[in-house]
Amino acid sequence: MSKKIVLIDGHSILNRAFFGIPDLTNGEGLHTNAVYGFLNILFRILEEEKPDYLTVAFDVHAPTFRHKMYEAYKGTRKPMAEELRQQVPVIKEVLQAMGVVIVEQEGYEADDILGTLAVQCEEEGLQVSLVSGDRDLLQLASERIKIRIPKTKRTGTEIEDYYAADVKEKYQVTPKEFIDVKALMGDTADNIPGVPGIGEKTATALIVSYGSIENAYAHVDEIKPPRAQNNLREHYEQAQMSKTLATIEVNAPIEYHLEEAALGDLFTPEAYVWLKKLEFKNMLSRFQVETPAVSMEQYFIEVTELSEAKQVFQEAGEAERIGFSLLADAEGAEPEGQMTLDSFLQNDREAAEKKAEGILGISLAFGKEKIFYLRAGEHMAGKWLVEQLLALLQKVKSAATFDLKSQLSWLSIPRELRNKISDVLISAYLINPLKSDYTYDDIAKEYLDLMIPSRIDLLGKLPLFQASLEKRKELFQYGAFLAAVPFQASEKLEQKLKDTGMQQLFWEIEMPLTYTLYEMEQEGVQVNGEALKSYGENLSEKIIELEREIYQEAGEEFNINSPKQLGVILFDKLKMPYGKKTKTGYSTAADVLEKLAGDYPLVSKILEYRQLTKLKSTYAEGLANYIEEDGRIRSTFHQTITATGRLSSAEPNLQNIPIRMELGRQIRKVFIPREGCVLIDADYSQIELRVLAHMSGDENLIGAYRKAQDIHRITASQVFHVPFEEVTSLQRRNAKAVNFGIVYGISSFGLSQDLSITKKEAAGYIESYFETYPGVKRFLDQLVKDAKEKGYVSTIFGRRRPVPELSSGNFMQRSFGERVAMNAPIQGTAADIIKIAMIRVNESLKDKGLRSRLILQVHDELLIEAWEEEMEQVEEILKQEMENAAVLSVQLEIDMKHGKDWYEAH
DNA sequence: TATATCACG
DNA sequence: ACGTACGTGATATAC
Repeated sequence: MSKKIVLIDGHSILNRAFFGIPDLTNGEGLHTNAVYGFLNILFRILEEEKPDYLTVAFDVHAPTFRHKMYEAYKGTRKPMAEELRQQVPVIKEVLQAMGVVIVEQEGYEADDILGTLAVQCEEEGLQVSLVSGDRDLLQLASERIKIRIPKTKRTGTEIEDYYAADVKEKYQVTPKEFIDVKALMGDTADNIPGVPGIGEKTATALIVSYGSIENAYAHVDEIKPPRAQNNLREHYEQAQMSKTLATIEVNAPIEYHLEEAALGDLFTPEAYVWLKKLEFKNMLSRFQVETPAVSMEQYFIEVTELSEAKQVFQEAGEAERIGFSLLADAEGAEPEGQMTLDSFLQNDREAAEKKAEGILGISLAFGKEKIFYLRAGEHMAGKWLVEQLLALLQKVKSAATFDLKSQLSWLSIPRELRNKISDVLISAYLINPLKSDYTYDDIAKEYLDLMIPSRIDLLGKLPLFQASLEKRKELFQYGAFLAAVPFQASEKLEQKLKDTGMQQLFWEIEMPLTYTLYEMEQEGVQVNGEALKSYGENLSEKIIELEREIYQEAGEEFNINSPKQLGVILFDKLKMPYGKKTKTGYSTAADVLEKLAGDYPLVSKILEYRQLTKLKSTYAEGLANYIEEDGRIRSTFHQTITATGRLSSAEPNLQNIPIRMELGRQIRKVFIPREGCVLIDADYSQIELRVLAHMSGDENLIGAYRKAQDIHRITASQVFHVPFEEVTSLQRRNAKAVNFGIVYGISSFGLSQDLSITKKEAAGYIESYFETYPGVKRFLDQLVKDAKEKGYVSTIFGRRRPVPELSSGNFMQRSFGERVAMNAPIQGTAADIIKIAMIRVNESLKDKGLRSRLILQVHDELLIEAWEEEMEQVEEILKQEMENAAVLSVQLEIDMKHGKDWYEAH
């Protein structure tokens, strides 16, 4: 059996993948779709062919795709899309990491390289598979050279294969003759002039009859359509020149050694790093399970003896900087059995001991070769380890960890130590807030160029406690990484924070906030479980009744919660006019159904049904599942999720408890204060608009805030040129929508949707808004302009949000980028401000010795559980700290209420 | 696991 | 002409 080689036309396949696969980006905002598609095609071909050799050819210069343009772009000479250009070096790096030979030669196109290699390999007796998106290469097909053209279809990639005979069958000419056909018909994309008036049909006919341009010219008198005859006669020289241009060089002087192209294992550690960086998760499964060898683990030392541990702590005490982490079993922290009020108020010593039970170990890193995991056990109590760690933190100059908030349950850090402890999770987030998750292995990869096993690699999905029994060695390594990575990466990260002007943001806002959030999470909020239950039961009754009516009016039973089935009933069976369509069928979204509700009572019932089932499943039942033994619900506040700097709340989300509709709002009555307390709710009044007024410096908008309470009314008055007192409620509503729109990165379309008016009318509103507040217009334009230059936007406090979409060639993506550039500084600054307020409110409560505590944050709103006797003081603190969290050119104002439940308080 | 929908700011 | 408001998280269904 002869050996086999696969040759790949790099740019052409990359280009095909780029246009065939929807845009993808990784967490860093790097476009990856073309690389992804390329690799998929590569893997597929290699699996099919199992070749002995592999080589990829690229053009040296690829500033435009003049040559290998895709049909839609034929002849346009557009510069290569930015998203694609970015990916050219990436695919080369990935291929190199896989050990694939890449051939590029100055002065020769990929075609010529491929032609030359194909012919050479054929002569040496190899089977050649030449993979390209470009039909020009068909001229190279022979009995041993197969041209493979992948086509990306919706059903997957199909590959057309052409040996010489297949070319003949499909195009009626041999591969050699194919050159002549192309030369006659010309190709604008390839700058081949051809012969005027001769297209594909005539060209093929001529070559079928005469075999070549030269022979056709020799019989030029016989040529049938007289027009073609004349044209060929007059443009014979041009035809010959076209033939030269269309012919792929097969004798280019290329330095190439077949042995080097021998196909080895593509799945190298380097390739793994790349694919992980690109976030091609499904491709990672192609790698051997064991993770690539690295050097870091070599230095890991597990310590179980007290005497050794003492030595480690002593040695660590001499270091300036350490990395540390505390590993504990999260379940161990859960209170066991019924928590009574008594046990709740018991002294914390017992609580601390209970907590200490969950501690599995502590890891420390203070040098390249000084990485330790101190395992708690018979010889070493968790409590002792924590004491030692705290004493160590006292001594060192600075310390770094990963995900501090998750450790604070066991490691209570005194205030005076806080200013030297940094969390690399938070710094990595500030540096790039676009990623969906931050893991220690990601941080090692990005900032240390180290490939280390992830938690999943080491422990799978085992809870830590179980891992401590079943996977001791892996747990030890996991722990060690959690100290080693922060130790090694923190300096680099902090330097980066300095370079990007986010040092203050990090140390004065984000790090202190971590402690505040932890305390809030611990407090939780009390919920009246019985009231919640009867709320749910009340909903159930209404739902059953509605369900019955809906089935009756629809004439059959179906799953109302299935948009698919609902679409069939409404739009196929009952022939209602459908509005939008989604990619899977009819849209049954609320805004579509609302347009039908007036004409069809059934639709109103469905809308109501949706509302009720939402309340029942997400809130009544959903929240009930989270009530703990002490009657409280504890949400997690995530500090590293949003792109803008806001917090997010999850498990359960307490930032989206209903309020807009009365029925939903009722659920707030189950959120209650503990005995002896009230809830105090304070929310900023239009904080984002005030931030906009300040940031834009628009005098009219600032003035509007200084003189009027009702900003929407004054906006309406100014925008619609009517006296303040005569503003109609419709005008006010419209002005309010415009105000919101401005903050979201206004578009006339979006506003028209919101107000159910035409795009033209919406555009009119926006125009008069900008006439009224020209400073706002200038400010927003400047934001977009700056963002395009710098690639990111910033808040007043220096928080950055990268906006990679602005460099997109895609109109939709770019427009999105523009809106983001307008919105993020405003939303982000508001987020910064309330974070400052939270820290100060929390500190102030404690400084003043009050027992009242912050329990929730809802973006522009803080909720405090306040002891009745402290109410006045707490209200004073809230007002002071919130309104003075930032000094803007307009006053920050809050609305504040208190009550015996959240319904009353807000 | 992805999609559609809907709750909040 | 392109087809949208910005930022989240939870649920149910369908694949």
